[in-house]
Amino acid sequence: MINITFPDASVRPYEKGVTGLEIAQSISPRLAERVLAASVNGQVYDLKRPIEEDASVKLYTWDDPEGKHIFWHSSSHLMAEALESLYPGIKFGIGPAIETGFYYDVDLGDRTISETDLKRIEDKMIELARRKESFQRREVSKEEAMKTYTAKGDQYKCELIRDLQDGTITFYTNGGFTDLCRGPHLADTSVIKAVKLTSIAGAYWRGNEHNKMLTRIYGVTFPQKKMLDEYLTMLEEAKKRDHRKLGKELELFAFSSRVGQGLPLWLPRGAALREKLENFLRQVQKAYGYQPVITPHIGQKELYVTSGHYAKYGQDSFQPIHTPQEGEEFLLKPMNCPHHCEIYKTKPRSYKDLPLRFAEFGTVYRYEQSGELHGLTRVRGFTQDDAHLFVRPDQLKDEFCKVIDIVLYIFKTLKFDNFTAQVSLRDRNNKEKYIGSDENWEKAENAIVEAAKEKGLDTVVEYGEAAFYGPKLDFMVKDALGRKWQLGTIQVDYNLPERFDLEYTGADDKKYRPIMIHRAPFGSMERFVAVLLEHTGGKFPLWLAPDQTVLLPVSEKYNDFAKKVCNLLNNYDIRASIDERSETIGKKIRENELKRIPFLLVVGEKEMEAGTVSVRRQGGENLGQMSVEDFVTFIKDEIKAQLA
RNA sequence: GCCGAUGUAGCUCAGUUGGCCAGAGCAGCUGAUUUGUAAUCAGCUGGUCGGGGGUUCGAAUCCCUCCAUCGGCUCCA
Repeated sequence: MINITFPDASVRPYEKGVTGLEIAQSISPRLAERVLAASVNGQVYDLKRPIEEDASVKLYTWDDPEGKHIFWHSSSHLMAEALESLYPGIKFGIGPAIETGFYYDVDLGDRTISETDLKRIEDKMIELARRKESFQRREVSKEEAMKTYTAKGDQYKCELIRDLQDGTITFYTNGGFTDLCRGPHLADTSVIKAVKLTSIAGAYWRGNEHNKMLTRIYGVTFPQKKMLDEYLTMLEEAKKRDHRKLGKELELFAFSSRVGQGLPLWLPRGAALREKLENFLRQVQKAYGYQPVITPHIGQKELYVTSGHYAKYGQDSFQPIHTPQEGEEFLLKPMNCPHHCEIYKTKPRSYKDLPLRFAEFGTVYRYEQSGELHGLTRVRGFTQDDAHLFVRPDQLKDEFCKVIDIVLYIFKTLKFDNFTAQVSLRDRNNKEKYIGSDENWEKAENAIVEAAKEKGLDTVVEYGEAAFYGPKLDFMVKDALGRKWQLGTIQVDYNLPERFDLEYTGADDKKYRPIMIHRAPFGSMERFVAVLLEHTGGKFPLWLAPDQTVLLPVSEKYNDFAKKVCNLLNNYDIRASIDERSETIGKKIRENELKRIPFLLVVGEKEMEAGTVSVRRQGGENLGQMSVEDFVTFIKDEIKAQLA
């Protein structure tokens, strides 16, 4: 007998070799139907894998992330089985579960597969799932594994096996399909009730662009048909919040192929929104002792050779601009830091001057490969809410913490409560991608980790995500479809001060090197507005809305009264306009609702006589009649509350 | 840049065995209506069917190429 400990700390005895499924059955038949896998001493086990010793056990169902993960991982094997039966001779790369669903990378040889074929594969998957094929685990030797896949002619699996250790290799078989896999898997395929293959894409083998491109098929599966329908509805809803769609509908920004791809045009409403955001940050920065600076959009190539950016990006980026006579070379500014370093150098600095904080809404241009462009989130010309802080070593942590405060304040004000704080460190196996000494990197990385800890931030660490000159603390926020985007970023840099030979004089009259903090709480105005649009669905907070109110005269007879009220509101600094068209009030309401205007003010006979407006909040709530002055107070209070 | 898909009026979309002058709704313009909380009515305007080339008696429709966009990959100072 062995003792099994459950999450509630209760202990029950079972026969040696009992399986997760048997344990579930002993608890309740209903649980046995729902259980997908078991955690045994922290390791996830197949339901039919025997447990040989005392263990603490947790049973996973669809409601656990681990349960979904196994469900989708098994689904990728089911898809592989379907693919192999439909396309004999197909070769397989890897097929993992992802955050939502799974994919499999396959080499179809000379054949191609397109979206019209997906239905056929889905049908095959359902057919195979219904056969209740069990997933059978088998430990194999490295030699046998290699032999199997050499015989099959699958070079991708052979490559994977080469990197594995003998004695740790397992095969899983479902129906006629056997795969090299660590597992774990579902007991059998019958729980997979609904299948949707979502897209086909190319993906380089092992993520390396010099390797062959395989065909990646994405899919998602569910234990109930209803869940798939809900998922598809959710996707439809998310599409409605796509910032590219809303940006067009709300007339915020546009693109023109004549101007060039990835070069956004800000329309009047978008520009108004952006200006509000910029002023908001300017105010915050003023309180934190930042000094605005302005620098040009181009700089001599030498500037970027000094900074190291030219060596890193020069060849694969926009090429230098040449002067016609002298042959001088200038680069479009791809970042503001070198310019700000030169501002630092305009005069000798004392230890008493530090910290210095230079801020600029700096527009930069970067060559992004055409396939990487994406609405406003990935563009070729954009404006960073940039600043560079030049600090003494004893000021570093405190200054870094204050920057975190700014980022958190902004996120809180705009209700971005679902962010991830990511510590982005360098790839320790590829140090040649970065500049500077190990010693400086260590110092910079420690500074970030310590500051994040001091602020009580819940962080995840990612290696290989650092900038080439230093590590970063990045604030990641998801878009409507769950894709992660980096917004705020804070970076500690010991390298540029060295390259630009920045100095200050200490109390002992000796020369010292300042440390630089690069930071951008929004990241870029473009990306921030994009993510804000997707989060709000275009319903911006009152203080940000390009139009805060619109007056809706019941008929043209009241246009003059509306004009008077509108002027009054504008004098109170409230952004108001009038819908003067000869349309029904119903139509005016509908159209201004669609424009996401926070307050609609209906004026007609009653209002004109009483000198009031009838206030309707965006969404339909009727706030009744108010005097114009009362409405002004009301709206100002609401703005104050939003910015508190 | 790579793999796959898409491109018809300002917007959303019809239009394939290749065949009269390419259609609808919304928007816009003109007129009527003077409206009380999510679409008033009528008329009119608007398109080199993404650009270019080819096949054909004939191309929105078939082929080639370029451009842009979408989903991924790679990349992201």
